[in-house]
Amino acid sequence: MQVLTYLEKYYPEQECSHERPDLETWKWKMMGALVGVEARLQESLKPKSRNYPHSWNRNEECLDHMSGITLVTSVLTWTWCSYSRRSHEWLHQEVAISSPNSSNQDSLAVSYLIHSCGLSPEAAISVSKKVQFKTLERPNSVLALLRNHGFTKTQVAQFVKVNPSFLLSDPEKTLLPKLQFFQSVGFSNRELARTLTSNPEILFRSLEKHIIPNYNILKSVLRSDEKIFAAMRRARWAFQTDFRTYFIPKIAFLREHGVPEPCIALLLTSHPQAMTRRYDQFSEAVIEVKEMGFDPSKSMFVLAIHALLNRGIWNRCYQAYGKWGWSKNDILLAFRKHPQCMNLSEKKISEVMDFLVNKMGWQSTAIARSSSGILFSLEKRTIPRCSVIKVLSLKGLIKKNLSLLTVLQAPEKSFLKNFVTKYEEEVPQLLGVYRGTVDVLEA
DNA sequence: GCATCGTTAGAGTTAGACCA
DNA sequence: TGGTCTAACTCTAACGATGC
Repeated sequence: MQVLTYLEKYYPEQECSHERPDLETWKWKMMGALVGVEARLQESLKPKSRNYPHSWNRNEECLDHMSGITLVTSVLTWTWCSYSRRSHEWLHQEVAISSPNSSNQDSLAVSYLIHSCGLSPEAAISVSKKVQFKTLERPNSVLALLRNHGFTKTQVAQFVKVNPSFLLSDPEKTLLPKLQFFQSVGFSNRELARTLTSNPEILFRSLEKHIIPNYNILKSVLRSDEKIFAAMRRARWAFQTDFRTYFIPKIAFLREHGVPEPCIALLLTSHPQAMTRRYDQFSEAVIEVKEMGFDPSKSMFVLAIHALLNRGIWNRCYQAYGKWGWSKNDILLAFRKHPQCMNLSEKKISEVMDFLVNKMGWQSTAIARSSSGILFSLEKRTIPRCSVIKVLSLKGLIKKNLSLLTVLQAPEKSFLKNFVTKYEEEVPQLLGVYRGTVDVLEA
């Protein structure tokens, strides 16, 4: 069925002309039509006879209305995506009827999420399953509030995508006081929008019980506003807890064990989830890290606490390195060199070790001494750089016992200067090897 | 229905100090 | 000057439970 045929037959009051309409007018006419279509469908779905409850399957009018919903929904989405670059001729095209299951509610939500919130059609369909609008009054008020507080179109879309139920909040009672608090402590509109877009769930917390006390504790430890902004942006989960219960006793415990304020601040801003663990787990980890030989005055100490608290991952990493011949001492050495090496997936460890040991010929246990090298991206960093080193080594241009970190740790510019540009006369294809366009054996 | 609470997992990059 | 190592920093992703 064609869209125009359907609308003219059942909804002539929408005045669907063949002229190109104004986008906004057309959008609302289509949405209005959609509301009417569902009512007609419901009516036509009623069984004509108690003896034949499925008789609607043979009801042509019913099928027309089901087609109508699909068609009008398609029109709405299509209008948004293509209106500006195509003519009105599409109205006469055949549109496939995919399924009779589309509902008026879903279509309205998808349309609203696309048009008013700026979501992509794919994101809107996904998000529409999590939120239902009875009216658009409240979502409109919420969006207006965000825009009045400096949220850009992209930030609004991001905000809604992560927390669609936010659109149903009471803007005056629930949201405005929180926004006003952040402004009162010095957040600019730009900083506020950026921070809340990264961590929208802050706005779901109680102003009196959570936001104000937590802010005050953060302020007392971090001191600078920039660090507070950064902490709030990155620690979306941790800031959903009550700092008075979770943070204060642990901060005191760290101070008792000689951890300086900058390191406590680092733990708060980098790995605040560590502070949300049970007090007994946390204190045990602190003592264990100390017994391993970490210096409490160094930042490595708090990174080790973070790694050790994820005991499940730590154990998996232990097993994974063990498969590559690492002894307990090797593993502890690697952990002391870079605690984050015990916070990786088995897949990551396996892939990196396989490449370095089997393809590059590094000794497995030697890698333990340069454990931070394991953390780099295999595709983006390790393979390109090691390929260059392999070529230079095969040609005898560099010594064969280079440290893994010499190869991987150097900044991009330094590596290119020392290992690519320096040898471009002897090996012109070296840049191609680095970029992956030339095979190691062809260079 | 809406507001709030509670909970982890994973991946990556770079600057700069120090030393031979 | 190059190699080695330490330290610091950045980023992404959801959902079930509970209370009012």
